[in-house]
Amino acid sequence: MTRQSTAARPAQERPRGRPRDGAVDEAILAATRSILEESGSGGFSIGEVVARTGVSTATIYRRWPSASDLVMEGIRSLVPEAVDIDSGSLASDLDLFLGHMAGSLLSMKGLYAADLQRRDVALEMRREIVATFVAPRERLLMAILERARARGELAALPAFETCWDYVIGPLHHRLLIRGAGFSAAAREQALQIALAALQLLAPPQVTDEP
Amino acid sequence: MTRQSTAARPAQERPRGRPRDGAVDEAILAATRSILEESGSGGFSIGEVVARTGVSTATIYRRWPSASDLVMEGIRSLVPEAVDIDSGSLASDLDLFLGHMAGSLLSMKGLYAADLQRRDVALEMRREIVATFVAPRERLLMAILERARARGELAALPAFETCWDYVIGPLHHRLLIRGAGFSAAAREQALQIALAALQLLAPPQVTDEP
DNA sequence: ACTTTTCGATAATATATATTTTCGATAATA
DNA sequence: TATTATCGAAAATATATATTATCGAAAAGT
Repeated sequence: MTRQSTAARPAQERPRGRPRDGAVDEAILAATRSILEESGSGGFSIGEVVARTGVSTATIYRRWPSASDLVMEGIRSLVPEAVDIDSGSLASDLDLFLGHMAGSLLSMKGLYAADLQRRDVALEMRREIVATFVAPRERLLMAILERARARGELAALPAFETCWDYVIGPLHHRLLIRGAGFSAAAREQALQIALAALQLLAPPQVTDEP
Repeated sequence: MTRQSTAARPAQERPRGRPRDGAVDEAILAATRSILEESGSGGFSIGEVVARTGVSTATIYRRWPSASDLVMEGIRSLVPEAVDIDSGSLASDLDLFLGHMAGSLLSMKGLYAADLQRRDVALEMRREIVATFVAPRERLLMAILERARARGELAALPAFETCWDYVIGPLHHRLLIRGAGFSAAAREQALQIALAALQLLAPPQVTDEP
């Protein structure tokens, strides 16, 4: 169970006692989100949520069975929705993709940078990030590349993982490791280089042997 | 103080009692290194060192004043020596640089991937990694680029931070985030793309505004 | 009014870890 | 042999955190 519910009965029947304050749920979740955004799950603790909200520990445990359940729901509510990109050309698709990824990475900075690669972070947590963030965006980029291939903008469909390295790698490094912003000029530069890399990657010369 | 020494007197004068077993120092440091390589400082604990070496906590604290001092020395002894690269052409310099960086990143996997970007990791620790690993290699790449510029292989000297994003970003992503290896084919591909990126980056169109 | 459930405050319990200390055994010197 | 410093084992202490439980006040329904 991830979230504790007051009532399993129909919504119209109001439960007996004092009703829960919905604002409290939101405050707890908002604090969780901002902690995760800033420092990832390493910065999270129930005490930190208490300090940021003024809520008591009992109030938190009445709603979530454990700290990690709260973190998990925080991740789900922090990860931005995936978008659908199909603008007609590889260059503009890729530009939109870079813009979307930059915004997403920045909005979940601590989470992505700190948690995704650590063994000591609960496997379940990394799975959640991969399932809700990474995987959908991989599918998005793959679809963009396939359409470009169909249009003849790419000679062949390059090995996907490698594309991801060259499209997301520099962005990840710029935004999350160096902590630089993503100006219009930087975005244009990233686009040109990504396009050049994709041309060099098609047809695929390399298959992965890890 | 980072390391506790038995004697401040000349080496020929042997101290009174039972001498320290040098192998014990090495075993502690080796365990520390392998923990840092695997999981970064997040995976480190005195208890883990005890478990891996059979040494007692007292023995560790007799040599290092605190756990973090031991970690710090572990970092210093884990980071590989910087090399000097000057082979006469941008392409072969860059190829050697990529090879060197790939080896270095892999040999300090957990450390670089997990620790460098986390706020909750002691600032001192990140400073140590930057000072001993990142900064010397940045200087190395900058020197390579300057010589290429002097030879006329680059039209201008591009903004350095941006070069670093496009040269190291994909490598970092491939090796540390995806966990893939660095085959000869992947290295050749990385070289071609890095060269293309550098040409697109010169002259610098973008200055950094973080 | 009476009951039920939430609320914040606070204490109690448990676990993980760092750090310190004590102990008896060991390996050196004097 | 007497002294000194090291060794591993183990216990003691301290801190941070998660989790549970208790309390009285508050907000609903009956």
